[in-house]
Amino acid sequence: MKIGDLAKATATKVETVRYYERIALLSLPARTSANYRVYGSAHLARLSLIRRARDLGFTIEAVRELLTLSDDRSQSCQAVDNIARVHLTEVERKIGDLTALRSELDRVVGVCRHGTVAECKIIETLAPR
Amino acid sequence: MKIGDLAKATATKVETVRYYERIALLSLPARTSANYRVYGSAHLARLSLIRRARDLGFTIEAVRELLTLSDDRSQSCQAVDNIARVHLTEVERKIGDLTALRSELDRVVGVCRHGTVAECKIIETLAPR
DNA sequence: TCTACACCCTGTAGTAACTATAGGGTCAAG
DNA sequence: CTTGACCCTATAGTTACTACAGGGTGTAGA
Repeated sequence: MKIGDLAKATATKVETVRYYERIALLSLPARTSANYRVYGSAHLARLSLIRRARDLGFTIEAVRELLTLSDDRSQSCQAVDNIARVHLTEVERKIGDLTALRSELDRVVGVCRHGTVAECKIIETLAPR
Repeated sequence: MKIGDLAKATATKVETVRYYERIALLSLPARTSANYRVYGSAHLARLSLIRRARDLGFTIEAVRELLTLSDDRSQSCQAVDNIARVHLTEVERKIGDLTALRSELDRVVGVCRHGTVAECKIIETLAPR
């Protein structure tokens, strides 16, 4: 398959596939005589895993670790689990932060009386205390 | 006050203050004979508002709008309220996304049996279906 | 007076993870 | 034979800073 097919099959942009190749997340594919990239099922599987992990919010470097681990099939699953757990903790922290933020924003939009900016409670709320 | 004092007073890095000046979020300050920046209370108030809005997750461009609006004190507060409401919606969407993500990650870390990677359920879960 | 040190300056490049553009080449259909 | 959809490389842009490199300034202590 050509790069466009691979991209479509994994809901990725063509530029992103080339980007992953550049940062060595995907290995160099074969080329046609016209210098077009040609991919097989191994590339498809690897890119699918990358995209799924990225969708789950893993960073590129975490994905790289995950791939390295999954390439050495005799390694302990513990390391994989650790990466996932660290990421989960991170996601939970972000949820906490955003929830606190939402309360503050709720308060901010709640005070608007739609007068002029001179008496705007939002600006006042944002301004230094 | 000098740039270091202003930075300290607003919990900002010196480089960030200069960055805000470069993107015209902060106006050009006076200079000493040695070419050091000198700030007054107006700069302090403005930077405080910028930092608070940034802490609340407003983008630089949203902050710029907020500042433009707050500079024209006869304008309607409605526009300010709109910016805050749009941002609140955005925050709520992010919380929703992250919460869904957490459920999936919970499921992922739950399946690990700590065997070898060859039988790693996490990698299987991430792999293409 | 010397000198160490913390501060200040400009300008540029680096970060994450892509995305977009310029300026070209290839291939199949009509 | 030309149109359009694809492919190629290389480079720059995005967001919001952060981090140098390579200098100058100001002050406190020996």
